[in-house]
Amino acid sequence: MKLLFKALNDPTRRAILDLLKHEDQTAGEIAEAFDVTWPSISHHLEILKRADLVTATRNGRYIHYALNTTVLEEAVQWMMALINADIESPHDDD
Amino acid sequence: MKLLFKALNDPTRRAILDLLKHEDQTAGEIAEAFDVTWPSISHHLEILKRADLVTATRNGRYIHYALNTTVLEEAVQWMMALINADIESPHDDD
DNA sequence: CGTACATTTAGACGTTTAGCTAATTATCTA
DNA sequence: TAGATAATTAGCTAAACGTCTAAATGTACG
Repeated sequence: MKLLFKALNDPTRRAILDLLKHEDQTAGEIAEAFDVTWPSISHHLEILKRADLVTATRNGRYIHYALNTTVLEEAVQWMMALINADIESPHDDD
Repeated sequence: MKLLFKALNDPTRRAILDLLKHEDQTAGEIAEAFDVTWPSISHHLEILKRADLVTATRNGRYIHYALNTTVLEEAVQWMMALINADIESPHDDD
């Protein structure tokens, strides 16, 4: 969870995930979609990779990045536990 | 989403949310549950408050903190969109 | 083999962050 | 109103972060 939330705590990285939602992209395609340098994107991709949010596979000269959502499910479950506990005992107001 | 993910990107703050899952707590109760100083916890609570993850209500000398999950639902939805898009078109592997 | 292309690594720089101690504010009660 | 208690604010420091430029790596192809 530590690496996951760290990875999600950046607008560019969240946008990269959105970009990979429907189609895998090469590092270059991702880099061109943003207004930062390639090395910056490369660094973001490294952080996403460490958090297991994306996978990278080399294909000749290109490296294709793909979304990996398994670790996201864990985060959703943690949040749902907070939400559900709250619904079950909705403060002492009533 | 910016403030939300920022708030979630800290183990102590996530633990505070877990602590508030079933029962509201005063700032003091929260502070005593952790091995950091009161000012540090106060700072964490401020960040959680800004992210709208908790609400604070003064009751005499005490300030009671309660979980607010509405903003969490938004994050869950964003993650579910990523997960579902991935299920619908699960890479080009097949 | 050497050049071009895709991407990453290295190193520097300014900003943000989490933690601390000390001081301050707010509230209750004797 | 003075003192005690609950909690925050202020100011500091060390570490982590995001971004940049420059250099390096890996791969393809004439």
